[in-house]
Amino acid sequence: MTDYAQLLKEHELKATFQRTQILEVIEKYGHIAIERIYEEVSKIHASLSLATIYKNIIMMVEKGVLTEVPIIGQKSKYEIAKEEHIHLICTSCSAVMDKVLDKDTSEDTQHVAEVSGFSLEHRQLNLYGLCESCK
Amino acid sequence: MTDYAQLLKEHELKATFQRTQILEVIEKYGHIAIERIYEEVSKIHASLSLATIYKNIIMMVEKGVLTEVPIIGQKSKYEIAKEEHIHLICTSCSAVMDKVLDKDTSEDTQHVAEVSGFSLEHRQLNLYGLCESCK
DNA sequence: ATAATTGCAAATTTTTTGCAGGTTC
DNA sequence: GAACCTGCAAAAAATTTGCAATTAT
Repeated sequence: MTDYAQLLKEHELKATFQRTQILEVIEKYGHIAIERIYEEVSKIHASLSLATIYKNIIMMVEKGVLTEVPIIGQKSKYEIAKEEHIHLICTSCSAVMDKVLDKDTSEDTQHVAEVSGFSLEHRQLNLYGLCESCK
Repeated sequence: MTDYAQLLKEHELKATFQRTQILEVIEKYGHIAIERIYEEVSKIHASLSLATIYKNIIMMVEKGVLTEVPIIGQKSKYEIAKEEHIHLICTSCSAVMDKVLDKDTSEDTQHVAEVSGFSLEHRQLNLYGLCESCK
């Protein structure tokens, strides 16, 4: 159980109840879309405004607390920012799973970028298919 | 210059003027967002409706003529469906460049998916950074 | 001739904004 | 107490829908 108040302060954000609850919900589900965060946090804090969710997601992405995960055919999901990893996305049940990116692949992509005269900042690898339980 | 009327028919879609123009514009720009397609095609066909763009993009993605390219912090762009490749995305000027995915990386990702009991359908690798002219 | 497609207008859905009151540090 | 954050209501932006007229095969 991470100390989200602490995490927020480290990123120059005030630790409000809404923010810590948003983070708890994102951690609980791993990857989650805006509307769904709203539904979940509302269960705990009924007067929550959707505008607050939007403002906070934008702010927390800017400050590096969250990462956006854009997905083909869906609205973006958000996750707590963490070490580099890839996503396995089930095209049937929409589940998103994290996997570590192996060193070779990582070096390969770095190489591709360099050869193209590109200074690499961030990698995003999504693998789409059927998860174990859906196939 | 591809024969888009032909391409559409091969995918069970009628070859309307609007559709072929949308495809020409997408090919011209490589990767382009909905609003921008609308602006560009409108120059040629002023009575074009934005609803027509939406309906057609959805239909052409479903039929496999187009591919959606979801991007962090932007609206999705669309490209003509083609052999597998990756995207180099400039975080400064938003340019998107295609690169072939090398065989090793491709095998690596296949392996990661298998190990996780995942049956892989589609890969999507985006590399974000500064392009040659922006850095 | 038939079935599909277009453009329009209206409806929905999603996201952003401004501001008064409340909260955090 | 100063700066920041929230919730609300309204505005703006993005996407979808229904339908009559038109077009492709």
